[in-house]
Amino acid sequence: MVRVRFAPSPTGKLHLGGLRTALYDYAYAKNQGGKFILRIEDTDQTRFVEGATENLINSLKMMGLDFDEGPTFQSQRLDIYKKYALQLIEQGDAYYCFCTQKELDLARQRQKELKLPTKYPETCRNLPQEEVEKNLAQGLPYVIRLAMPKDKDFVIFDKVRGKVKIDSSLLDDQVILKSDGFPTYHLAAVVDDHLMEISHVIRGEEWLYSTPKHIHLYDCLGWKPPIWVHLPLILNENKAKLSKRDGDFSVGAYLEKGYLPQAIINFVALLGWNPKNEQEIFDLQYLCDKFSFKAVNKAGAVFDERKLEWMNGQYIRKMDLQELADLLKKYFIEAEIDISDEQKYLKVIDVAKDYLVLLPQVVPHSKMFYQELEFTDEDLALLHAQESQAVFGYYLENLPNCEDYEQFVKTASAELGIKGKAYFFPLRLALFGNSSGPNIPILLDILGKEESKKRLEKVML
RNA sequence: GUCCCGUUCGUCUAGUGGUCUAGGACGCUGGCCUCUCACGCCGGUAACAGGGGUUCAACUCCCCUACGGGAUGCCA
Repeated sequence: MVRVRFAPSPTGKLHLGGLRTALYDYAYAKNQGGKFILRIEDTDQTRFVEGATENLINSLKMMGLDFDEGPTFQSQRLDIYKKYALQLIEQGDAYYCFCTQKELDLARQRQKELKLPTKYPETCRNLPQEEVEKNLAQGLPYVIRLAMPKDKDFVIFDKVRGKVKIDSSLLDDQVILKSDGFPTYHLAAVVDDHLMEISHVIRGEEWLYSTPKHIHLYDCLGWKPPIWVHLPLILNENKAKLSKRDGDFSVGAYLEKGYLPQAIINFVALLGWNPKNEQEIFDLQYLCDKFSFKAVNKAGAVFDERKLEWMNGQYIRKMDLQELADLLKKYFIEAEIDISDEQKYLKVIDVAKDYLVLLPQVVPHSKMFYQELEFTDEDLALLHAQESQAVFGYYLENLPNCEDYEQFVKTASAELGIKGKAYFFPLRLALFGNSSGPNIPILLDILGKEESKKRLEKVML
């Protein structure tokens, strides 16, 4: 049974990198008929951000990634981690460490100066039993460290990277239980992944190097390790790991900007994976059907928003008109534009949708259908030209009797003997406020005879 | 510094020893459609990091170098 978990820490909003991990988790689970589980790794009290958990869950929901189990909160399982930490001490696989922060900083600094690898000097690794008990009795603050084996080569079999060897002599005696009684990631993740029967640990590449510590923990506890899957990172334009300093890459921020969830999903899915064919536009279902780790890339992918923009436009144009119209309503309401004429509104959206990259752009692209137009001096010069006035005069006189806009526009041109730009530009300017834009018959159709007449009268001398 | 991972057009990528004069997409660009803009359609631009091997044959396998990234926390 495939069971995968998405395990974010509530230290901020769900960002694109996290979303991609969740997406692959989800896709793999669905592909294999397994379960997608949410676990909140809230073991760092100092970095906890109010509302982050809600944001995480909400963002997943917005993206359509429903989890089958969870959320499980690690902060509510402290006694479990402690139990295993103590068991490890009992077995001699972990030990109490009473080193102070200051001592550790100093040691690290010295190692740096000597250009040595920075790792814990193992001061407390072989503390006599009596001393440990004395310190404990005195109530000295302590952490519990994992005693890494010496001279052991760890081999990680990673689903996307293959075999990775890491020599244990380079590995640190990592803290597994902090002085505040909370576990660190290493202990909590291993314990939970085992207890929750996680079959595949799918996470960012930044974890690859600490995997031996996790493997060792599984060994010590006599558990079977899961299958490891380390995903490539999502990079900024400078090819560094996407971080908060580069801007707001949260899912919420992209939704706010006016990207469609489907477009975000599609785009993010393609950052590090592809269906091995030339199809680039696909939905979540297709991703689930096609997903496999074999098709996941090893190298990090630079996030290029221009392609996301293009994709968003594709989705906007593909969408059902009524659905799109409903979705866009809020932007008109925000702009205090009255769109109560449903029939007109639908026509407006049908025209505007070809111009959109981001949802909110609908307002600047269609407000001229609702608001009184304003003209510059240059506009007025064109509108007041003799030929323009002749066109407007003809329209004012004959439009009321017109039955077919398309035919009317052609006939008018022929009868007036005016064509091309000289004919269309002034008309479009008068009706739409811009010499470029939709076709005149469409404009007439959207505005209707009444409003068209009003607009033409306004520019008549 | 040390260790780990990576390296095909500017970007996302296809490619698993011969089918590669390296394919697709975004971007940029030329054209078509057209009164204009947008959409759409057709075309162009541009890449195997470098050097050694292995092989009849290397983008594909091996080694080295370079470059990039990650880790090196009582953060995840």
